Amino acid sequence: MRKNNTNSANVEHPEVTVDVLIFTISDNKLKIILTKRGKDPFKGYWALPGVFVNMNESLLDAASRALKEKTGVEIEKVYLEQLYTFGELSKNSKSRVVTVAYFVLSNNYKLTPIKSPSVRELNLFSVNRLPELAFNHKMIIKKAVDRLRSKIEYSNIVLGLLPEKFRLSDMQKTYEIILNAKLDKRNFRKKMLGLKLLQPVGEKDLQGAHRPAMLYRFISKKTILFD
Amino acid sequence: MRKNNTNSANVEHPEVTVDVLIFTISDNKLKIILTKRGKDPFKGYWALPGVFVNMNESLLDAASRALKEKTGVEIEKVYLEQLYTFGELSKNSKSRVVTVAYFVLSNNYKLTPIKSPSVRELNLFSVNRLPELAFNHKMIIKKAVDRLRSKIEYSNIVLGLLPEKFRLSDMQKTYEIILNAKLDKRNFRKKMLGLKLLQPVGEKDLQGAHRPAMLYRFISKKTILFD
DNA sequence: ATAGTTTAGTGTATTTAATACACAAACTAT
DNA sequence: ATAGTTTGTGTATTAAATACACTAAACTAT
Repeated sequence: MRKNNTNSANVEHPEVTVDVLIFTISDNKLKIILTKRGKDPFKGYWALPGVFVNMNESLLDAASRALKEKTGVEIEKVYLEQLYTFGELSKNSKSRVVTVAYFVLSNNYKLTPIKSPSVRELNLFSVNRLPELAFNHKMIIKKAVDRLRSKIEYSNIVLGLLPEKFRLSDMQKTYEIILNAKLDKRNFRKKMLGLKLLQPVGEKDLQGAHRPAMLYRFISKKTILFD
Repeated sequence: MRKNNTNSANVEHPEVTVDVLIFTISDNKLKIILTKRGKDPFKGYWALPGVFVNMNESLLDAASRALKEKTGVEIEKVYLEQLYTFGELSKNSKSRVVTVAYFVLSNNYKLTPIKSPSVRELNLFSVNRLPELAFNHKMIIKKAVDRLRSKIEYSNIVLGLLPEKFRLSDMQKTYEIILNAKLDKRNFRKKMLGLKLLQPVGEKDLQGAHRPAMLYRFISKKTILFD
């Protein structure tokens, strides 16, 4: 965003990449999409999907492109937030790269068509059982999970992980998975309904051999911070 | 932090800069250091001090260098936190720059020797009365002030703005300036002392024609988040 | 149809935290 | 000694968070 002294156009400078951390809930776990690297450094290791930022695209464009090219997910359909920018000198390669990390929340069914020709190998991993990772990606994921864990407490971003219509018990379960804690049903419902962010869809969920549940949706999908 | 397909070493890519937002309290106002630009684009406008990131330095190194070169402030003496990374395509210049913004909290007396040969013009501005600014710097400052305002509520970062020893009324005043609100003295003191982050220095401040105040210091300068 | 199983849905009492509020104490300047 | 100024302190009220247990509604197996 600025132009300054001390740098003429052809001095060498760092390259910029964007990595995306795509979170979803699946199998009652918080999971993240990783790709297997095809070349050195860290050939064969799992890593966050990422792309180099081109001259003619914004960081957000690049994040969107990474998402689309790697998973087929459209950016309008998910929650996307800039996490942090990493620019340490790398010990493992001569290349000098500044990486802007974005994290994405998507519900699992939007994510399922993960097949794309441009990608070699792609998998969902529980954030609690990660394989050995390339670069500093383990640390990046930890940072993202921490952010998610704290932000879910004072915002409505959980909606990124839920389907359009959901039961309050689905929502509670999502909180419990992310916070890694059991929550009290009555207090949870009182709190969530008290925020006035949800409205009943007017349908019941008739699945399972038990009393059917009301379905709810978020009144607005705009990100809201409370407290 | 990563190396990937689709980019060979000599494809053109964006440059990276670091801008620093140096905040201090002076004259009972929250102020920020700006420099006057000497060349286009935005020649003559006020802007955040910044530097290009070199191949052989980390982002933090670059932020530290920007601080030192522009203000003589050493990084160990201040609170420094990454704010956000801006990478929109610029409307005002052909250059393509990704800017990582850091914000710094310093107490005013550490900041006073602002003279440095490498800098043309440097000034402190109240964040409420900013001049016309270059690039998107007005928006960046707003974002930083928002962050400061919210973070001061759940962390001890206010210590960056205070001297080593201070009166509780100094601390309260700092909160009031940043939050732009009057606070209740008894409740403020109860809260702050209840956090157990402060200890009395054991000296009194004998200034002014009134009862002298106890001086306090932070037990630890490590950043602490509460709530 | 009845009993058994499972999840949905609901209210109150208790504890903790946030707020509102006023006066005496200690110093200086005159 | 008096006036002026800032420091330092406690309690009552309100709001928010927590702890906790039973009935309702569906399905299944008999």
